[in-house]
Amino acid sequence: MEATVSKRDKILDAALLLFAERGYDGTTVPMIADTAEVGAGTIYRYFESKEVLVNVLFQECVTRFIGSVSRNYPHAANIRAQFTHIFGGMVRFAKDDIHALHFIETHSGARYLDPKSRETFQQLMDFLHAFVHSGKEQGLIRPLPSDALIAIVFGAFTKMFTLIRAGKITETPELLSQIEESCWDAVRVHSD
Amino acid sequence: MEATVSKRDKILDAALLLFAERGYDGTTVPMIADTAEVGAGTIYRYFESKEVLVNVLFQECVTRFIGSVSRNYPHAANIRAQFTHIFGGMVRFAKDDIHALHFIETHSGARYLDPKSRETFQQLMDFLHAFVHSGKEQGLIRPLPSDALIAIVFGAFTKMFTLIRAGKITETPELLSQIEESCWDAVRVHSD
DNA sequence: GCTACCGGAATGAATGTTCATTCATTATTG
DNA sequence: CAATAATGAATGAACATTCATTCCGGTAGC
Repeated sequence: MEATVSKRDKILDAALLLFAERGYDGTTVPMIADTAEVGAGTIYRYFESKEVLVNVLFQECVTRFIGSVSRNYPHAANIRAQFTHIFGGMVRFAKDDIHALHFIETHSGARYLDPKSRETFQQLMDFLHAFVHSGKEQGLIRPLPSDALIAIVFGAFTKMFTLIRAGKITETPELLSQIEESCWDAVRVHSD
Repeated sequence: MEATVSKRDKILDAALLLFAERGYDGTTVPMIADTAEVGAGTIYRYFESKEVLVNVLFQECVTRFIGSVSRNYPHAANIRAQFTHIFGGMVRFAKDDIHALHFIETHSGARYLDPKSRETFQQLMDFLHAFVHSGKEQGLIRPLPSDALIAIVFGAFTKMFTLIRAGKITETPELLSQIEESCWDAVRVHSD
């Protein structure tokens, strides 16, 4: 069913755009229907409720994000190369779908997320935790709580991409590489 | 009018708590009334509408934030000392009212903010811009777009305090000082 | 080859609920 | 006993969701 897949995707795309821009509570189902160019009732053929829709979307986005940062992960490489890989994955993910990262950031922790969504997000955190933990063991990453280190990099990165999304700054390879350096300097141990 | 001030404040406190936790769109006026322990109608004696309420609250919070970072600002000191001052101001502000920072972060840029709210927020950005600009001129802060540098520090800091707010990590003077160091390393120029 | 019919997909007006806001009434204060 | 403050039930608007109806692609019968 080609048309079916396409319609479901149009709904998910519209929901992602609107949730990212206005938030879940600020988005109405008729808005999603209009943006997706389907009838309001059609949405309920694919998703039980608005709440189920946001959960499916959240899980899809986070799963794609995990894929972006973990695919081809250089397990044997040194910590700096691993950091570059993760950072590169985040950039690829954010560029590929400019709204998804913002959607994840603004909706992780929301009260309407179901256990499966929370667990999916936890998987992402676990992956990042493992990286940070290994870096701390090698004495190359600061001995701060892993949560804090992840928050620093993730916070800096998402705020950055919000600026890019808003058109306030232009994303270039040089800029991204400098941002990466800046984030790395925030978490690494310094010798001087 | 002791009672009047007190009631207006109770409403603002309740709104801040709920907006920070559930967002503007996820918070209903009756919820605010319940939390503030006033009748729903009472809110409209002090604020024309829910939208006016969120704007007044936003402006108050941002103004207090500006005060926190700019009061006693050491204009003559070196850039590192100025950074410590700003960071300390942010910490004081966040500790003084654990919800205000999160409210500002999640609501700056919202569609219902009026021009005055936007302008107030811009004042905060202008202050931070001036600091970053001066640091870049001295060659002590990285030659990145100011917006990006502010995003890095602000993003890292707010995400960090979200963790503290959620009880995931415990805020201690040592931790805060290490976070400050980490943020500073993210924006400063390195010689090694 | 054409028509009549079938069943799932799509629809949007209708439904019941919840919301922001109002206002007639009650409580408080000076 | 005014005058002012506070209230919460009442109101109309907007919401999420439902469902009777329409649409459409395929196909069985002629």
